[in-house]
Amino acid sequence: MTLGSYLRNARERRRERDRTYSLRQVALRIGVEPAYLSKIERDVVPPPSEGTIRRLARDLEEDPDLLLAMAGKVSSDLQAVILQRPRLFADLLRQLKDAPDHAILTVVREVRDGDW
Amino acid sequence: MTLGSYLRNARERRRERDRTYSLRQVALRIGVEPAYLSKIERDVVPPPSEGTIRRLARDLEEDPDLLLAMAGKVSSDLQAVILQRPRLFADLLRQLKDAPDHAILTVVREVRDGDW
DNA sequence: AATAGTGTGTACTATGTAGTACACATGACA
DNA sequence: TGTCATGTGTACTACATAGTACACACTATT
Repeated sequence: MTLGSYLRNARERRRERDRTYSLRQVALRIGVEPAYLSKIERDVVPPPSEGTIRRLARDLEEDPDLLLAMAGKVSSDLQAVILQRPRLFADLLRQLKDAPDHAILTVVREVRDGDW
Repeated sequence: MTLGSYLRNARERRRERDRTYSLRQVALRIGVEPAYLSKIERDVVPPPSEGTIRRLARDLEEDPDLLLAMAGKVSSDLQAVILQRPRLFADLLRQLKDAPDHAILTVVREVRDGDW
């Protein structure tokens, strides 16, 4: 599923309940031209900027990291985390590349509960 | 330390031992114009592309992830890892943001030796 | 004294990114 | 039946990215 079709779907589902989720109104709220949002939803243009994706995520109450991923982008705050200690996180991520989800989740919980 | 000054330093140190590490010869080997490499080393231009940084890293035997980080870039293969499971890795990285180095290293080793 | 190699300044270019602006056709609805 | 809102096509724009091309001055070499 592409970013565009996902967004269109999410918006139209919300619209059934809330008439203010027309393409034009959403475009107005997130601060882009309706024609542009139309193209985004049909994947006629490349994915918009991180900022625009975030505003869309907020308006549609969707997960920003997921939408960004569909756009082929990694959240800039995550990039910043990696850039602080590039070799360390490079090793970690390459180790975890093929690890199963539950293993990573275990690590997440371990770190959350850990007492360094 | 900036990418440019780091590169210049690395190249000039190598050059003391190996005459082929002149700016022009390195530029020739990595496939860019000497004038451009000159500007890169003096930070006159924004950091080059990931590909060019990788070719530089190979030629100078430097760590690509480190050079990329100095350029403010995250290796595209690491981005790909995150993009496969964005929410999972987003959580993980945000958890590890303020964790001390040794904690992350522990996790790396744990994962390496882990038996899933 | 010529020449070969060194780094650098200036000008230019192609492609990508991130949109705007406006006109248009269609459907809803009062 | 007029008007209002809906989504969309076309054209255009500003800025960033990632360099090339060429001339130049200086240094080292022979």
